[in-house]
Amino acid sequence: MTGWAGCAILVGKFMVTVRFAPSPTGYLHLGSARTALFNWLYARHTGGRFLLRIEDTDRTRSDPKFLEGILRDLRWLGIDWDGEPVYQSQRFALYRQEAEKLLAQGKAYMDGGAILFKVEKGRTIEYEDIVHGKISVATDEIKDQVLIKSDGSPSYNFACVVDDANLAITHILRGDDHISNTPKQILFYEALGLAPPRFGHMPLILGPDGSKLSKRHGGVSVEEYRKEGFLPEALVNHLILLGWFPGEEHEILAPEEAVRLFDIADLNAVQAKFDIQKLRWLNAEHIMRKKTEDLLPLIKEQLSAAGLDFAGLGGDHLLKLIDLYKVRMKTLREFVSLTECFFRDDFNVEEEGRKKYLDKAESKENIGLLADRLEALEEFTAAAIEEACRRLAEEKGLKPVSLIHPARMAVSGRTSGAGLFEMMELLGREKVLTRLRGASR
RNA sequence: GCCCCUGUCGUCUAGCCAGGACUAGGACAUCGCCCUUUCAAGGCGGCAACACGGGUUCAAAUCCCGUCGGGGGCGCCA
Repeated sequence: MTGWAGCAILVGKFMVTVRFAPSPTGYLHLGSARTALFNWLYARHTGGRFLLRIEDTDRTRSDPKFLEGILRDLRWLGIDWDGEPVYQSQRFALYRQEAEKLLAQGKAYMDGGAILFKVEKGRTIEYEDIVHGKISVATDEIKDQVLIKSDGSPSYNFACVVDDANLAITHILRGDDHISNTPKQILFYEALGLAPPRFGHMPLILGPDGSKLSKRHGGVSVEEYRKEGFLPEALVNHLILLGWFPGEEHEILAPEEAVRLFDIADLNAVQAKFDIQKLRWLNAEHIMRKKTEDLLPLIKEQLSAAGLDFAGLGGDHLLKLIDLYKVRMKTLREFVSLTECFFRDDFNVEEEGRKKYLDKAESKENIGLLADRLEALEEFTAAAIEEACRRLAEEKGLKPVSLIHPARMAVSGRTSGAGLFEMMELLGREKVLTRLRGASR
């Protein structure tokens, strides 16, 4: 044992130590993200440690590129880890050493160059699962287990046990898909003379149709949701709600609140379906709650990704625009289509709205009259525009809406959106007049 | 096939462990109303569930058994 690991064991006696152990063979999946999240919440809630272990024993499938992506996505989610990650690929000697101990004790045997663990039949392995309660399995169901493969690399279950013990892990929270690995691992702890940690198996996330969450259900990687314009706090919030209930007053949670309220004992035992609708709602709620200046860089990313030029707009201008639309978007990406008319003159025009509000001669005439009034305005502010608009309506004996609706169409190409007068102020007199005049002809 | 986990509104769930206060509560979605220049946001209201069948009990969503359904596992993958 190294000095560091010895120290870890000491600390482990007093402190919760959990880990997330991704395998760098792909992107960070929503299910893995949730596993990482709950481990992290537990560590932060208890003041314990959250470690990262990279399970890169399969050298042909592992790729540093995947690892980079996983670490980036974890950081994006706000999940930070303690110390440096541990790489299993660098610890083969340790696994072999432990396996040879078992070999020497007659608990394991050689077979075709591999070291196999002998499973004693006729026993029942029982343990108290944190989320499921008592789970028991007959050893008759378990065949002899590979410890070290013939190529010298450790098997998943064995490396896992050696490392969890070595890192002094106190609680293992992982997906239900590991339930059947646990009795095997308990057998290893026993054979090595080690006390097993506490285990908790969380139900897997399912797709909307109840089958395994997969690509055909849409996004399954954290990265896709990031690009789509979801806030990390919203994704975290939804992942949390899929398996843990913070209480009716606490459905919309900031990560700090989640850390404060989280209790491992409340983890749900039932598999949940991923609900994109609820995620979208949560995202909208988190966007509304976020300070506009904090939204600014994120919105800029979306605009750049859409190839829109916002350099001409003053920073203040963009802030006002975000203010106008932050209660209207479900994702950051939606901002782009919602505000198209602010960034280009050849914006899309809704066909229905055109027929209803722009094609009529009366509308054209009214739009023209409104343009005249706005041109004469001293100050081009929302308040002044509104006053002019309402006065014109009154003088003409019209309802204000018969002016407002066509004007909104002329100016934005949409029947929905922010308040017309605020939009006009932000657009500026020149563009507003051009568009109104264009529609009045 | 064998083993393991799991079943409350369409979805996420509260209630279950310690049976009665449950006419089963909340949230998302949906529908309607209010507010309103539209759309959102916000407010108010509607629809909607204890998988099924047996027990135990004065009393079952809650305890027990079975059936059915869903998921996972049974690799020298992780």
